[in-house]
Order: sequence, then C-alpha cells, then structure tokens
Amino acid sequence: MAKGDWNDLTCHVWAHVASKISNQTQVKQLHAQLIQNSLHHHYSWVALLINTCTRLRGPLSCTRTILRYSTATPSPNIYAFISALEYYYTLPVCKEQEVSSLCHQLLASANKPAALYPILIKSSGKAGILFHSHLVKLGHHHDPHTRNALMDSYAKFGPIEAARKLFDEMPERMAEDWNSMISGYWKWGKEAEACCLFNLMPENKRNVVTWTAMVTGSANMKDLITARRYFDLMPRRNVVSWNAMLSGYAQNGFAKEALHLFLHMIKAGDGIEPNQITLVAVISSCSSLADPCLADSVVKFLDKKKIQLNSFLKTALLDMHAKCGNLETAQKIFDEFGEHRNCTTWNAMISAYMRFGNLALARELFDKMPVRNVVSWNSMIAGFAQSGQPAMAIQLFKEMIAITNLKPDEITMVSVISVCGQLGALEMGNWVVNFIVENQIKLSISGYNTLIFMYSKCGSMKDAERIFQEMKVRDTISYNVLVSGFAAHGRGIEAVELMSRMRKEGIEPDHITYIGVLTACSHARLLKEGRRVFESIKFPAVDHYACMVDLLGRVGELDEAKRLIDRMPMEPHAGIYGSLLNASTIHKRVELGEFAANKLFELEPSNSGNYVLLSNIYASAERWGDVDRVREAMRKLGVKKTTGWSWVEHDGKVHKFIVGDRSHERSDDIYRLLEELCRKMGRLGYIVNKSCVLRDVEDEEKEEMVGTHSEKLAVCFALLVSEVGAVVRVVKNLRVCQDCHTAMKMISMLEGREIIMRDNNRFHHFIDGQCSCRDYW
DNA sequence: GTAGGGTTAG
Repeated sequence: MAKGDWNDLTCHVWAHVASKISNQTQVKQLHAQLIQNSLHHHYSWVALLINTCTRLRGPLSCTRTILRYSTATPSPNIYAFISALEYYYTLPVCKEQEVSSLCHQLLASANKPAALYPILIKSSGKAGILFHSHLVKLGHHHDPHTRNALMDSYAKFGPIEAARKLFDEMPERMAEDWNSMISGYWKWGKEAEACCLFNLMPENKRNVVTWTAMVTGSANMKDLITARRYFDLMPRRNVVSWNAMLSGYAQNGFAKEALHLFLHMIKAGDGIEPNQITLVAVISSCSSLADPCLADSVVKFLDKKKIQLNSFLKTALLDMHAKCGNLETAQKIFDEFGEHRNCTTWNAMISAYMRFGNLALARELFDKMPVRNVVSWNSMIAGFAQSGQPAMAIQLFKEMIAITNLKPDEITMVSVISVCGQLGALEMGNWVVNFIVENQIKLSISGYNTLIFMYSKCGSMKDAERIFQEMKVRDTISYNVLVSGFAAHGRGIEAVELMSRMRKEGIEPDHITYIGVLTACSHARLLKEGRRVFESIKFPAVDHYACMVDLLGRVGELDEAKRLIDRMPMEPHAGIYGSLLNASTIHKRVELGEFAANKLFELEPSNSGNYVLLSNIYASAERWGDVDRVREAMRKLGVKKTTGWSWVEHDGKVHKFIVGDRSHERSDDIYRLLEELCRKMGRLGYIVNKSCVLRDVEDEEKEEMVGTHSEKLAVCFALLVSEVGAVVRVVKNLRVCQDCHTAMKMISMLEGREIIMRDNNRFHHFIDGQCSCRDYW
C-alpha cells in the first residue's frame, strides 16, 4: 500500500482491524501503525481511532491525545472532533475549560461551511453552549439552524430562560424552534409554559414531533390521561409516537394499558412496525406483571419478527426473566453480556439476586462490579431493608456517603427512612431528615408519605401530623398512612375526622382508609362512629367485616359480632375468628371462644397464638383440666410458641433483646433490675435457663404463658438508661405482657415521664400512671 | 449529522 494512500479498500480493512480492538495497548499499536504509514493526518483515521476509544470507554489518555491531535491536523475533522468531545464530556475528569479552548481553537483554525455549526453544537452535548460567545463574535448566530441548535442546547441543559430569550428574539420561527422550546419547558418541569406555547403555536406548524413531545411531557408528569388525549388527537402517528405512549404507560406502572396499546399497534397500527425501543417498553411492562406466560410470548415475538437484541433489550429481558421467576435464564443473559455489561446490567442482576433472597450473591456481585452508580447502592440498601436486615441497610448507606462521591437521591432516602420506621429509631430518623434538608434532596409525595409512616412507627404522631400539614399536595396514601398512624396510637376521633377532611378535600377514601378508620374506632372503643363508617362502605370487603367484628367484640357486643359473621356474604377468614377469639378472651366468653378457636385450628393449625388464647380463656374460668388439654394438644402437634425480639433505641443506637439474652454489655444490670422489679410488683420472679419466668403470687404452680420475656429485658434496659430524661421508646413485636404494662404505668407515675411502647402495630402512651389504650389489659 | 421514543432501585 502506498504511503498516505486512502481508498475504500484500505478503509474497509482498517475499520475491520479497529473493530477487533479490545484494549488500550492495541489502540496504541494501531496508532503507531498509522504513523508508520503516514496516514495519521487523515481525518478518517482520527475518527476511526476515537470511535474505537469511545467503544472501549476506557483509554482516557489516548482519547485526550487524539482530541488535541484532531484540532492540530492541517485539515481537522469535525466529526472526529465531535466524537471525542462527546465521549470526553461524559467523563468525570473532564475539564470544561479545556473543552472550551479546544472548541475555540477548532472554530478559529479553518474555514468550514456554515452548516457544520449546528452539527457541532448539537453533538457537543452540554458543551454546546460554550460556542455561544464565539459564534456571536464570528457573526454566525443569525443563521436559523445555528440559532436553533444554540437554543436547543440552552433548552436541554439550561438555563431555560436563555433559550426563551433566543426564541423571543427570532424574527421568524421554524417548527423546530417551537418544538425545541416546548420540549425544553417539559424537561424542566414547566408544564404550564409548555402547554401555553403549544397553544400559541400555529396549528399548521404543529407536526408529529410537536404532538409526541406533548405526549412524553404529560407522561413524565405522570398524567397519563392527558398524554393519551394528545396521542388520540394526533393527526398522524409514527413509530416514535407509539413508543412515546407505550413508554409513558410502562414507566408509570400502567403495564396492562401498555400491553393493550401494543396489541392495538401490531393489529391496526397504520402499518407501523414495532422496533427495539417498542419492545423495551413492552418487556418492562411484562416484568412488572411478572407473568411467565407473557414472558414466553414476548420471547417468541422477538424471534418471529427477528428483532436484533441490543443492550437495552437484553437488560430488559434479563429483568423480565428474573421478575417472572426464572433466575437461570436471567443469569444466562448476564453471562452472555461478557465484557459488554454496563452498570444497568449489573444492577438488574443484583436486584434479581435480592429478589430471590440471595443476599450473599448480590453482595458478591456488588463488590465485583467495576463502576457503581446510585441505583447500585439503592438496590443494595433497599434489598437489605426488605430482607429483614435493617442494620446492614444503614451500614451501606453510611458507606455510600462516606466513601463515594455519589449523591443519595429520594429513592435512597425512602429506603433509609423506612428502615428507621421498621426499627422505631426516632433519633436516627431525625438525623436522616436533617440529612435530606442539608443535602437538598427533593422529596415527592411518596417520599413525604414515607416520612409520615416513619414518624408514626417511631411513636411520634406530632411529627407525623406536622409533615402531613407541611405537604402542599397529598394523595390517598398520605391520608391512609396518617389514618393508620392514628389507629395504631388509639386515636380514634382524629382518624374519623381525618377521613371527613379527606372527603371534603375531594379525595375518596379507599378500602385501606376504611380499614384504618375502623381499626382506630376499635382501639378507641368508638362503637357509634365505627358503625357509621362501616355502613358508609359501599361494598365492604372481608377485611372490613374483620374490623367490625373486632370493634363489636372489644366493646363487649359479642353476640352481635357473631351475628355479623353469620350474615357475611363471603367466607370468613382467620382474621375474623381471630378477632372473635381475642374478644372472647377479654370478656371471658368460653363457648364463643371455643367456637372461634376450633374454626382457627382448621384454618391455621400451626399458629401458636390461638392455642395460647384458648388456654387463657380456660384459665380465666379456672378450668385447669381444659388448660392442660390445650397445652397437650400443642405439644402433640409440635406447635411452638414463637419468640420475638424487642428493641430499644437509646442515644441513636438500637438495642435488641431476645428471651434469655445475655449478650448485651449491661446484661448483669438488666437482670438485677428485672429481679428487683418483679419483687416490687408483688410477684415472684426468678431466672430459669438464663431466661426470666414469672410466677403468680397466689398460685405458684401457674406459670405465666403470655409474653416472651424479651420485652422485660428491653423494659429494664429502658429503665436503666432513663436518667437521660427523654421519652423512652420500647419497640417490640409481640404483645406486651402484663408485668411490663404494670411496670410502665408505675414508672410513668413515679418519675413523671411519658413512656411510649410499640407493640407490633400498636402504640401505648403511658402518662401519669395511665395507659392511652383503654381496651388494653 | 435541526425538533419527538429506550433497560435497573422505592
């Protein structure tokens, strides 16, 4: 080959060579070969080299060299320069000044046709606006296309006001100018301005792009109704318009609508063929429906239409298989990616493992991945939070903010807030809220809803109400979370009032609201209000009946409760009989209790609580023979009483206890206090098998069956640290035993402090020797 | 190579 020669054949050969390059050393070798052949001045070579670097996404120094080199060649290649610029600008080490000076060098270095400026600006991404002053200097900014390109850069990357200024200064506007401006407004969340401009735009200038921009804009504001209206009104649709509508549905959780629209598209879509992007939306909808049959038909469709799989499609497929329960296929797709995996692929695989409960493999993958983004951290934090490992979730969050430059976003914070709620860790919750404010993390409605949830789970309804009041826009969930909070804290009146307010503000209560309000009435013994609420439900579900049975039972109307069960239009579930059994225990109704318990033994034979409750009913009626019979039945069936953990938060740290626990550093003090407490309360207490057993003073043979004693340890610890003078929050997951309840009342009276106890879903406020929940013990 | 559509985390 003659030196410096360049023709189609050599181009083809060298392009083939370049396409095989897989590492930086080979790039350098190719560069050396070019120099050897004196081809290095030819701009097509520069383009080839830079494209290779771009493909590898790694050899940074090489790209920088070539970037400088491409402006220094006698005939600089604008396209090669753009490729390099685009790539370089996405790198974290990119220096804007450097880019700007290179741009100016290039612009000043040679005469180029005016048509190149818009291309240069468009292709430069965020760097496009750096050309502005230069173009004004050269007088090129009056060219309509250049001007549009500049305006578009401002519209995309901000400030949007600068774009509007250019737009207003235009003597006449092309459709592209209107479209750029409208899309810009949508991009910056300025819905009103976008719609206003759309209405101002002359009707004959609106084209398929304008309409599609309106569809996408509305969909991004989560207003799918309006998006669909624009879609239906469009005079002409192409594949992009269909994709916009499909993706709108898919990204906003309207999977069924997306699939429905897709079927419509392939049946009567004006002869429009679905492409890769269409299928990405379709596959992601199949993922959220988690239906393996649907997954199968999509795979067949891809095969039939011979659609090429790109990395977006492959990742979507990986996710779909994982969500449909097929981890092997997901794993296979991940393995086939090989070196071409990107961050999203890794993340999809990590969340697949998390979904299958394989935390160890998820962690291994997370540690192995070369680059982690916010989603990677979020997947891990959420995964641990949802797998009952809240401490690990918190640790990862701390690592994230300590060792990475990544900024936690709303999704990170929602996981962390929810962990604080799970743990009942109020101090940590407050710290997290502070973090959100300091780092200016914007929360959406669902973010605020999580905050309300957290505060009510941490026992601070005051804060929960404050957040609710501060919200400018609320949805059904906001009301439901607060109503459930009131219910858990036994504040019935507030729950009923909140539902009225909800109706007044034009938000219709849903079945969850009704469950919350009825539960609140039940805990506060508001029979009249509860009846009214129940009667206002148009189609009461089985859970609403359960709440009503619970309410009737607690206030002692057990016969009416039984009649309601008999009248129910559907089959009663375990919750219904559970409420009846519980009420029978409280009101010592042996026969009704037996009836409910027998139903429950059929429905859930291994639930130990039912046996314990029945045995308690017999005990209260002094039918010791029956007590023994139930215990014997439990033993024979191998039903074990489940034990639970109790938590206390102190000084921002959560302390965890279980029966017989000796692991706490203040364990000795705790047990000493426990004995003292038992003595003070006029009961005999002693420690057996490292755990605490209480015996009734009057009947030394009768061991306490209720309570797991882990809460006793928790209570004692809470008392030990009580000198801090703060509200003590004892958090546990089983019903508080009577001793603890009595102890709490005593302490609240003697020390004049408020004590808040969390008992699974309920809260008990002890003030001045009284407990807030009237139906309790 | 002027404007519109893409995967993962709650």
